[in-house]
Amino acid sequence: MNMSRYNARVTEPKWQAEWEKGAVFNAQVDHNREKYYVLEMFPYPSGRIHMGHVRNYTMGDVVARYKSAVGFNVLHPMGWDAFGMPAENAAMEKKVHPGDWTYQNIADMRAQLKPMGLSIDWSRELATCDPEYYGQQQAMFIDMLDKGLVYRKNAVVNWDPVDMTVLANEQVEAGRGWRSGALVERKELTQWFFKISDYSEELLGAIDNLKDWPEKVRLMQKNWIGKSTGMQFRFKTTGAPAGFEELDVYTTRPDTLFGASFAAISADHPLAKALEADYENIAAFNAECRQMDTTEEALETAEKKGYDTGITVTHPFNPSWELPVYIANFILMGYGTGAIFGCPAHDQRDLDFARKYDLVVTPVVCPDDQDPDTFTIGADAYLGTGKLINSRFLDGLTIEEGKTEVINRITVAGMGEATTQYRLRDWGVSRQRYWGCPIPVVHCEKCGVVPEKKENLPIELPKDVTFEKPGNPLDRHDAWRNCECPSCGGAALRETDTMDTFVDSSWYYARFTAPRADTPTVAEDAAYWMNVDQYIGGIEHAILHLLYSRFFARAMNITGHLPDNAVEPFNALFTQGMVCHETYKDVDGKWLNPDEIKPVDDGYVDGAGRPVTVGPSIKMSKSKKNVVDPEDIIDQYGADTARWFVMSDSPPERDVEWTASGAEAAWKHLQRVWRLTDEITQMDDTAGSADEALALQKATHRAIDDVTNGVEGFAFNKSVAALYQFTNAMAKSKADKVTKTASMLTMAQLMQPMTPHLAEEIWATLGGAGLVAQASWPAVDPDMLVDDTVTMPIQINGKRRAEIVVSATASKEEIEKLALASDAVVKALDGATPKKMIVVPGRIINVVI
RNA sequence: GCGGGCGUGGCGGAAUGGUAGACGCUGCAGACUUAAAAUCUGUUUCUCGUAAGGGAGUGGGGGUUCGAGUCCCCCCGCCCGCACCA
Repeated sequence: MNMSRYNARVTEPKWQAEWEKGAVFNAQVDHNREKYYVLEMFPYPSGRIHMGHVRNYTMGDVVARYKSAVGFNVLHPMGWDAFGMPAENAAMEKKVHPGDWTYQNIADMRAQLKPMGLSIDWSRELATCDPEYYGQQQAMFIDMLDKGLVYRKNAVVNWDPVDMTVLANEQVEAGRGWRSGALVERKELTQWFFKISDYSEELLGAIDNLKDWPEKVRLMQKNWIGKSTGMQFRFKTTGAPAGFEELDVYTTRPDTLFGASFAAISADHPLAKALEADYENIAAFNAECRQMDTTEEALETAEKKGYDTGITVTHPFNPSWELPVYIANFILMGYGTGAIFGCPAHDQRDLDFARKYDLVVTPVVCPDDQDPDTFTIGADAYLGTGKLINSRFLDGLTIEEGKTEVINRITVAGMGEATTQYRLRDWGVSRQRYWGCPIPVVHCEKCGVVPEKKENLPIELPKDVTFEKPGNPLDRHDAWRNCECPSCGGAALRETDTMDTFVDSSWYYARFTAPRADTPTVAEDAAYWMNVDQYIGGIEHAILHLLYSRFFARAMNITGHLPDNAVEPFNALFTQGMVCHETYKDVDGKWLNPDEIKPVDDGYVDGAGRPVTVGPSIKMSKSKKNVVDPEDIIDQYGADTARWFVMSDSPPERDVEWTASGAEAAWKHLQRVWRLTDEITQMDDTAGSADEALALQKATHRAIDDVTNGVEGFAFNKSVAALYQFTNAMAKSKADKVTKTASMLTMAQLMQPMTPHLAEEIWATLGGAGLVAQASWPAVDPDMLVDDTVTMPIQINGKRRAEIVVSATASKEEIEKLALASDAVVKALDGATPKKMIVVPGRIINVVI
């Protein structure tokens, strides 16, 4: 027989050209069809795609192709998150303009992505560094300014005095700038902020409606917003400097007020700062607190430390009760009022602190199963429920009743009130950098801070900049900075801050609905395409990107750029796992790339034949060298193999381990499917039997059902398993040519979302009409899923002992009779009658003896 | 410390409370071949047994149930996130 071999290198580009020729994936508004918007988090154009991209985009592609096949009008776009620091770093290191570097990277990555055969509407491609894109972002900034969603205030930044630049937290290493090594200073700058905190309650409440988001992400967002309800009240102080006659504290446990034994303030509290001037020891202690490493590990081991200021405060319900005021290292200025009262019995940190400084520990909540007269606190604070004790007028109340009572009395006395706190703070968007979207405002001596006129947008970044000198090139570009005041026409200066790149990614999903429009969005397109029906990306964006996007969609609604129903832009979210690989080290402990090693009998050796140590499988990363380049895999096996592999085995939300043998197996499988197709074309028309035909048809419908369920349930690994099973059935089948051809055409349809090129080739070879990419999804015939007979296991006392074959339509009684007559049951019963019989038709028979 | 998740063969992983280990990898045996590769067939949880067949088994311990990987309680281990958040 003349066997043709499937050559992905030839076939894949052929079908990609066909799709492009037919503009198969270009999306157009069609009000007669229901839309479906699939979006994967767009990539940063680093210049190389990696396996994580392959997995992410293949998942999105499977969904897009499947939804299209079942009749939706699908939008599946791609773009580039193209602003950001790496381009400036490259500019400094390689003397290349950030724009040139970025656009070259985009070209390189697009060239690597296209061979994957993704069903992307490339006509909608955008990059956030295109003036066409960021100009619209500037227009929205101006609209947001107009609606009071943007404001300026002073904020502290990490300042590198050598590089003359602001550093992100991750660029500060052990208190020094990562590039210059200079000691980082805390510097106050006037910066731009979005009023996201006004939406704390709204963003929190709406999380409950995000039913198709992972529970984990919803929880992380809730915690980030960090709502707490409590009470804020004022202590009267004794011995404090002028201006500090009162101390404002916040508590979530007003009920424990009678268990208070001290008050504590943050080292950054104004009172602590005021004391610094007069007391050297306090200045030293505060300095120590501020230096404290805030990493988790350090905090865990950090000892609770305090400094007794000598100041006291008066208990609000007992004028003769004085509490000492400490400066404590575990109080943060950024939350609440930066001051607390400590109730050691019911807060672990306060307890640790009290034990260290020998402060009173009075329990005020007694668990219901304990005697109030003997209940004491040992090493652990009591955080549970119970009745209040040792609390005068609160005694006997529950915690909730106590809170209400204390808040009432404090409020009546005019000492404080119930308050709600959120952890979420306003979003600072100013960046003192070049490669970002310029903030479109002008500073005029006469008019102040004035928004640029919209007709002057986009405010483009000047091209002629250098990075040889430290600092922001925009600051020293006089020709760009000097401008006309949009208000009075006089001489003015441009704002040189650019926007945080999270702003760029907070609305690109909306821009994709009308990427070339000369307004940020177009009402008709946004109304039709929004929301994103399925968003797919990494868990690392669980908080910031998704929260900012949710806020921005609301801001766009307020400024008229998105309809009311698009304030929650992502209907469903899926967070995929990472691609991992084993790690390898040579005898010197140097990391080795997988292609630098070769297998031997008991492990691997390196190029010089020296043994290689195999380490655990962890996320592919350049630093560990455990990377497999998608381009190499596509060159060697083709895109379908890479796509098939990343969809197989592991559930999408979990990490997948890339193995050479797994990739090889994926390739072999696709070759096998092709071989089976080829065999069908060469079959004799008269071969095969009717029985075999029916069995294959049943296997086909079983496969349709299983693959569909897998894709619908985001369990692509199960779809892959079902296709393996179907292939095995196909290989073994002795059905006639017509039946086999029909089944193989169905196979092509079912494989199409995952291996689109091979699917097209099979489809074309066997005479399918048009492109399989445009064929509708095969319908399952429920009758074909039912067998005439069914094998049922028989359990005796819950242990499987035998099985019988019964008619699928047999009644409970009939099955029971057959079971009782079976050898195993007769033998086990030995003439006795069973105590109980459980018969679940089609499932199980359990005989209890 | 707090919060979340996970624990099933040599490995990745399947399993509406109903035959644990689908499917894939690996290993082993065989067919084809002068040989190899490729392909095909069989086999592969452990254990006792020549076999027929039996026993054990889803991190550990208890419980609910006719029946538990799945539900409940306690414990152990691993992974992820975080903000000592009052």
